[in-house]
Amino acid sequence: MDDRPIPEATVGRLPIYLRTLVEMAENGVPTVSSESLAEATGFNSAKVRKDLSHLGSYGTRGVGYDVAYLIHQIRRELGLTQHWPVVIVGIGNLGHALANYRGFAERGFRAAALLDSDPAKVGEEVAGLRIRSVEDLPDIAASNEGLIGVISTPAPAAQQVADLMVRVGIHSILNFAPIALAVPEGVSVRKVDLAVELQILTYYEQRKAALLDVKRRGRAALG
Amino acid sequence: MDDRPIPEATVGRLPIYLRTLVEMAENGVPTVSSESLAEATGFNSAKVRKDLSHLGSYGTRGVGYDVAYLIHQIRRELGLTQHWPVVIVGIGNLGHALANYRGFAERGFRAAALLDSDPAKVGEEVAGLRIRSVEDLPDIAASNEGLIGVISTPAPAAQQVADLMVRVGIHSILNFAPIALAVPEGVSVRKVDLAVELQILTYYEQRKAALLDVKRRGRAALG
DNA sequence: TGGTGTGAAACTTTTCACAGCT
DNA sequence: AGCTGTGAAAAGTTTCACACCA
Repeated sequence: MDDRPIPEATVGRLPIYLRTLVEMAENGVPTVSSESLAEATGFNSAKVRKDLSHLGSYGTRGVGYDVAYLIHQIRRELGLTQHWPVVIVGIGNLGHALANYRGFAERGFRAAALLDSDPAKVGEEVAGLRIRSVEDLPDIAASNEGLIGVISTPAPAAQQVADLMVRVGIHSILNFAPIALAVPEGVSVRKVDLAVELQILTYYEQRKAALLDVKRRGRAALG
Repeated sequence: MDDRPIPEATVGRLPIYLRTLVEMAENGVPTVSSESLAEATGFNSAKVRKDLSHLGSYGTRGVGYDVAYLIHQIRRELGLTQHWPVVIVGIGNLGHALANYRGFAERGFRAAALLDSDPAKVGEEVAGLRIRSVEDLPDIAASNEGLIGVISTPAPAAQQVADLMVRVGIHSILNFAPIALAVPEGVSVRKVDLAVELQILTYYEQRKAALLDVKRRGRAALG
């Protein structure tokens, strides 16, 4: 097995290839070319080939890639041969939605626990799980190897939740709170921020509007 | 005004500077150095300076940047001088959470409408808005210049919702469905996929576990 | 003195283009 | 003939390091 790390950009795309390939497998597609995988994922074929080459040489020239085998290799590379336990902290609107998200189980994860600091919420049942107190986190971490932390609290609480997660030995955190978390070396954090995504869209939306404007002016000047 | 496009990587960070700066302004901080802005955002100071230099030269040597002025410039660049209307299609768990997300209004957006194709849901009230039929989208688009579409439907419905959005003139889409949308040139799509983010985390989590393992073996071999 | 603004260097990622295998 | 795998070129991004200015 090759031990060089896979480029970050490629790691970010492997899950997308995986999902597409799983769908193809369900539809009975036996092999796939870089060209058709590119089409289905929205990337281009050179990128697909380069990405897949980091997994090893699993394609057949003149034919393409064996869908089932590629699925297996990507799963292995991403560590998805096991189901990973996830703890969701902060069961507001978003935490609720996350707990009920069916895609979790389908794609290699299981909710190990739902936690909230609000005593009024503790005991309530969501997605078949009883909400527990944040104070239970040490126990939950102790009994779940490789636990992944998801933070869906309001921003002001997020850093202290992250600190607690780090303290109980969690080294992978998915953060939905709109704040930059400070964590020690060796802990991975990924952030999802809905408003940020929308603001990026408005930048390009505005730019398109400005471009159209310039064109209009140009025509007016000519006419 | 400079008309060269800002690098994509920088555009992706501007919203994060903005949020941090707004918080600083609320705390009465008048000026900020690239070093302290770097600390607060988790980037480094060289990156901060390079990013901000794309907006123009708004810093003062020996002092730093005027917080209020910088906020103004970033808002202008991102097109956040106006509030943008957003239509959310697919009011399941996630759509619900999005509709109730307070950060929207705070950061330049307003829900123009909530739509669902399920007649049983139409009429229901969520976040102070009545859920309407997807068939109302043309009307909504016609009366909201610069409307941004948010897709929170299940994957199988997402492409046809996107097609409809494109048809009614929307050119910015935020997609939560785990599928690559095909859209014509000139339409921007950003995708948020919860399971993808978790799968990226597991890659690194696995890598850390493997590294620890190697170290353990190394010690065992030496001992 | 302290901190910006920026060329230049280093690094990463994407794209090209084609040799070589099936 | 068709499609992978990959060096090499191109493009994009980050980091360095320092001139220059308040």
